[in-house]
Amino acid sequence: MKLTARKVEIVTKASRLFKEKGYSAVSVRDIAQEMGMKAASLYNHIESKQEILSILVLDLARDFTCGIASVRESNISPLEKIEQIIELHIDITVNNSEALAALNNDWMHLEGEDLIDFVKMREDYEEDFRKIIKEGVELGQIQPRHPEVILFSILSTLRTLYLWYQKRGKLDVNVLKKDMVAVLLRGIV
Amino acid sequence: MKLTARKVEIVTKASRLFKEKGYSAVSVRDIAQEMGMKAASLYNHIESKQEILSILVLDLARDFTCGIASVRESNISPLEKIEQIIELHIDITVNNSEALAALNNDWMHLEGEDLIDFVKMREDYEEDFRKIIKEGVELGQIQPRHPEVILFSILSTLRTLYLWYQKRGKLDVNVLKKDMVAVLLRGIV
DNA sequence: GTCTATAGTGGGATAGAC
DNA sequence: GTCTATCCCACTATAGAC
Repeated sequence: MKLTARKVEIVTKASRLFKEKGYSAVSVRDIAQEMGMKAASLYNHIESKQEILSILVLDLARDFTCGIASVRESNISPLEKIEQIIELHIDITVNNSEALAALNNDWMHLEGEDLIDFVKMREDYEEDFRKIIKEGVELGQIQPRHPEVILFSILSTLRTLYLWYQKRGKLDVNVLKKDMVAVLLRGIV
Repeated sequence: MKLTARKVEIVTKASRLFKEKGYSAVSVRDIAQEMGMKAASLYNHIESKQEILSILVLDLARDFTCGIASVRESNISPLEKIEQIIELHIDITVNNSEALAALNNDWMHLEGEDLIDFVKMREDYEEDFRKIIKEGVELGQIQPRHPEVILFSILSTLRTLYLWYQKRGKLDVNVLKKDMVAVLLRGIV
């Protein structure tokens, strides 16, 4: 499971291609070309095309899992926890904007244990977030609306951040955090 | 360009498969099997696999284009326009939840004129929305935050609605509209 | 309109020389 | 570690019988 520098480079290059065309439409030959080598040579570094996807998706999923665990266990109010989750997503997006496309759109092409692990991590993540929202509602910090609507309106925005973060001329991360927290928590009116 | 009933059925069945695996990972054989026929027989009804995607994506894109045109030209306040856009997305999502996956994730596999047309429709749509937001800010109806952050936080949520609308046990459409408008406009605090 | 058969292409992956 | 050559398979699409 240890990653050589070369393997990291392959995964990075591949993630850019996956973002553009999706996992299924990218061939091993495409990835090899991006690395400046032939497809056969790639197999000295990786076991299969799927392995690239697994590393990409599961590593990133673990980042989110660790991030929310740290938020969950910290001794702050539900509302502050949600702020930290927003910042967590922004930080991960800024550092992994290519890989997030695969996480969002190509995870279903994982197989076996990897697929099971990923789905479990994603469900656990949503469940942690859901609990924080419900706690906030009970404490009167959050409006008593359908928790599922709150959960997914925030999460949808955070999960697709990668799509426009690059495009829109390098917003300063701290400005972005401030505005996102404001819009997502206090609305626009 | 006229659609036979059979062609509509093919597009509908295909969109369910595209939602599950993505356009590239769905074969013409898969679509044929779903129709209860062999792949070769499909070609009596369609010109190519791409044609299915084009019909799917462009028809739906036109629905959004028509919808926002009607909102744009109606004689109501910017805030009311945004409410109507939210309702437009919910209505389209409820009636086309399968096809929306292809619209969001597979449009890049369009080619030629179809790709150009789609990208233009999407940009025009965003520009219409952006103008409404800016107008709202100028009139003091909307908080003076980065319009791009507002645009994409709302649009991200609306565009990925299809992912969880089905899953979450058939929320009543009117309740959904009410809660979505509340959360997206007035936040959760 | 549906089928079988098949053309033609490109996919993932391996063998073995260098 | 990289290459050429190749295997085998799945893909889109077509031809032609029924």
